[in-house]
Amino acid sequence: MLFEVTLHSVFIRLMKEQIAQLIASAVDALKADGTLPGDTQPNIMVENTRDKSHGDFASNIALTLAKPARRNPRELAQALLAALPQSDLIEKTELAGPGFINFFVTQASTAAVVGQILTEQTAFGRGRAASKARTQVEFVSANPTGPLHVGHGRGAAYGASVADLLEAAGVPVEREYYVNDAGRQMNILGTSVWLRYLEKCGAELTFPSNGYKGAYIHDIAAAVFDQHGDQYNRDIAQVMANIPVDEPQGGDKEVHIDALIERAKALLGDAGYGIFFNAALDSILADIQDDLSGFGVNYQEWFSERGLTSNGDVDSALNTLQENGYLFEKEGNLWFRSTDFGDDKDRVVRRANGATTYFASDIAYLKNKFERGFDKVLYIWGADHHGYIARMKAACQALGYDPERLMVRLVQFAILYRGEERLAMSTRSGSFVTLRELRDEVGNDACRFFYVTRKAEQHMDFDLELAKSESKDNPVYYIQYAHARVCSVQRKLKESGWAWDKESGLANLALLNTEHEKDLITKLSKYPEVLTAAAESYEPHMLANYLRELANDFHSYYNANKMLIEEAELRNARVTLSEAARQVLNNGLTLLGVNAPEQM
RNA sequence: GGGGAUAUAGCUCAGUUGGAUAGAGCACGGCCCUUCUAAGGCUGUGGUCGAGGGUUCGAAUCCUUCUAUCCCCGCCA
Repeated sequence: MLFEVTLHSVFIRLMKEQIAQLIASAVDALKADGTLPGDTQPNIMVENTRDKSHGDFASNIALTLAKPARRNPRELAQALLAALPQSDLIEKTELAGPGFINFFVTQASTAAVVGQILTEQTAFGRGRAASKARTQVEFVSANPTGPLHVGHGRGAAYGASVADLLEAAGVPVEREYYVNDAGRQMNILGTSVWLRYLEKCGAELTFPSNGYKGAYIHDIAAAVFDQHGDQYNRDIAQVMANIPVDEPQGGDKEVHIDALIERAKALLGDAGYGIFFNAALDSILADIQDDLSGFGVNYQEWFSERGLTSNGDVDSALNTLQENGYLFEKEGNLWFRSTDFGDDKDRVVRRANGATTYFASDIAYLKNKFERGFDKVLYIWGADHHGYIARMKAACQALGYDPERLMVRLVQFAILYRGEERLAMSTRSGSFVTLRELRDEVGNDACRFFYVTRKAEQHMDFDLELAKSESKDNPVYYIQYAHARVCSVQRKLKESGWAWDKESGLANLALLNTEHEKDLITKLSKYPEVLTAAAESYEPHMLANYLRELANDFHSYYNANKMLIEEAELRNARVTLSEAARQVLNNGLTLLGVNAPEQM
């Protein structure tokens, strides 16, 4: 059961699993001789020790079985130790503390991981997820009304790393971006472009307070003008005739902008209006796609919201809810009784005027995802969306799907600092820092790493100065430097006229006996479980922290032991170990979207 | 008012099946370059794990109450 075949290799079972097997044998033996009740169902836990003096692994099995066995824990541990089968993995065992069993593993059995790494290379540590459920990860999904800002950046880095981790753990993954290309905001956007276009044509007007004021709107308007000339120009008096006044003039800004949208549609016709709407959408979406792709964030699918309404998915989803008996009418509106599933209040899905709500699209989109065959759908949202979880879970159940199949991870916003200075981030004034600006200033590697170095639900401080610094203070450079150092050793090795003899190195791993060497080997052996745990819990920060520790162990080793030495066997063993470290650093960095440079 | 998140060293944060003496980086002391990149290493100081109660062999971790900070609570998108 624990053996799984991949293209590259048969998995070597983790040391932990093998030790658990030994304990299971001992428990069986004690059941057979009556020390333990025959119906004992042991939950065998083997954990990594925190303190090296406690050996490599420890089990609390005697503590958990003491009660059913009616035995003193230490006494029981002693009996288990006596019943433990012989194994050449184990150097020695100890009974410790209140009844822990500590396992000290032989150097040879741990060092075997070095050969495994060099054989499996990029496949090392992969494919161990317990569940291989086909999973869709939807993330970023920012409205295409403007460039991505630094808040989206964290969702992008987090989502991409989670997806890559899942894939590495052997879970089939698809990455998707939901393009909100329908709805009022998009109409405001299209109309904003048209108004700028009118200005370009020479009109003088007061731009609506609720319109999109960014510089990119002018650019899009200019592009339309270049392509179509002034054929969509309209007399400004005609445009503004009977439009309710804007907020600064004492009116309502929403009413004002809605009237302008209707006027644009009326004066331009569907085709003409579509020119502006699509110019805005295409331009901004292309910009977002370029931005993300430059950030190393790639999708299998860009899913259009407009498609949902045009192909009847929204109606179909509402019909399903109707058939299942969860819709009702009140005051002309159609409601979804989400309170049946624990939501705070019921939700409108279709307004009295016939327009379906945004939530109705979300329900249709969810149904669509399941109909495409995904076993699990993972949503990555900004923390401000946590209120949507209850209604989406409710919709999931009302549609007849197990709510466990819908998962949401919330990402807190990052606060940018430049040294001590906190950077203001006002969306209102349009002066927010864009993701592209951040990437340009800090670089993709530092951005990707910094964003995922903290737990997603943690508020985080992102210090630009630290991210840019090229010193050990900066964890990205610190880890990359460890990788580059190994490459440098290889270069020096060649210059010295020695060749790296891998076979000799593998044959002489037993020579790697210093504390630093043993620590580094042990750390390398943990990579598969770190990768798997990080993937299964959707927590890439676990990998980021691991890489920091691995780099630290390597730097310590490098500093304490010279590799390019006359003694060929030890030289080869050391170079072999550092190559294994390089491979794992490379694998891990790649999963986080960070480059592993050969030279700094 | 209701709901959620967060609270661990001076600062930023780990601590993921409840385990033994709570860790890392930064900052602040001390030390290590005739040595493969010192872009590095070693080492010291530093803690009432927000507060109180509970669960048990054992709690930073689970339950409960409270406090502080942030976020959400529209027929918006």
